[in-house]
Amino acid sequence: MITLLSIMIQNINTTPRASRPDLLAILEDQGYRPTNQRRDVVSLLERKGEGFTVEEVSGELPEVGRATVYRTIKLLLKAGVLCKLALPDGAPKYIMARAEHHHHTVCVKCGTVGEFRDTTVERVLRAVGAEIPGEIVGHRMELYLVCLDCQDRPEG
Amino acid sequence: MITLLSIMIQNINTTPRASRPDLLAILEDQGYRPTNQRRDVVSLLERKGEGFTVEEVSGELPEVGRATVYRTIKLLLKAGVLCKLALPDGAPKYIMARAEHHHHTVCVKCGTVGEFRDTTVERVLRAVGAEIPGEIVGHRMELYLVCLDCQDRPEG
DNA sequence: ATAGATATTGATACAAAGTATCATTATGTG
DNA sequence: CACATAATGATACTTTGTATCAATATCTAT
Ligand SMILES: [Mn+2]
Ligand SMILES: [Mn+2]
Ligand SMILES: [Zn+2]
Ligand SMILES: [Zn+2]
Repeated sequence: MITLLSIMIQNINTTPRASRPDLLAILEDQGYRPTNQRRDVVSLLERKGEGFTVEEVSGELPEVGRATVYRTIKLLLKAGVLCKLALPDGAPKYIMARAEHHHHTVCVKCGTVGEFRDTTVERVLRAVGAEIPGEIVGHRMELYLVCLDCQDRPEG
Repeated sequence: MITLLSIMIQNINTTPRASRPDLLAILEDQGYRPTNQRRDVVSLLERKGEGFTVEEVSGELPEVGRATVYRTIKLLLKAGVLCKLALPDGAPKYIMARAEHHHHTVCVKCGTVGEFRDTTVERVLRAVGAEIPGEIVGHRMELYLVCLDCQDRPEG
């Protein structure tokens, strides 16, 4: 059984992010107007690599109303270009999404977010879902870890 | 491969909850004092089968301070007898935990929570973790579904 | 049983992460 | 340009908690 599994676990993707899409264009394609505020928000997000909180984005954009930052991020979430994930205590964190379905790792020490995708997990989850009464409409999964940097760092 | 998987997915547990433990005794064992307020809270929780929110519990116990309800639930979480899980929008929900590691299903229509445990998922997750840099310290996983009752119910 | 040490409580305030209102402003369209 | 509509931002409000701290309950030792 262990042998079988080790064969099956072969395709973990942790590839770097591909060329970033034009988020404003994506919003326009959905019929939303390209306002200066939305331009400001997406431009900041396009430069942010790791995860971020909305308050952090809002703090860096004092010229854009807080509600508008939330509204824009909600649109991007709905468009699927952002993911909302949860730290172990439930605190929300956002990150740019890749096109394909994937999941995240979160360092419990420093909060750094990573991505991974593994078809075996997905297939097993589908199989599990088939055994459970009701129609599966989605799932959520996060792996919590202590990243290499935080392992090196002395205790704080 | 499909055949293999269907063989491997053999041990999904959705067994009904076993005899409930004495929550107050668990708290006492950890050195916490058995106060009337804690008695009230755990006694209510022991009668609650499905998921609940803290505000809901607090609302049903007007004689216990809101902060104390939160504090008690936090103790039970730390003791491992409660699970905190997240609806798709991130809204928190609590449920009595079983002793063994497991995960939850949540109906996206009515919010009903179910439990499941599957060793294959766990093994695959461990294998995935082994491929990821850093030391895995935990994971979170929820399956979202439309339960049978909600499938039957006409659109609301 | 009483006293003193300590844990717990509850009222209140505060915080984080949003959402609802609604008058004002910007944008797109003809 | 004119008008309809979409978007904004200030503000208030909501939800899910946590921090303070004086008052109270509980435990322990005498
Ligand atoms: Mn997945
Ligand atoms: Mn698990
Ligand atoms: Zn780290
Ligand atoms: Zn349901």
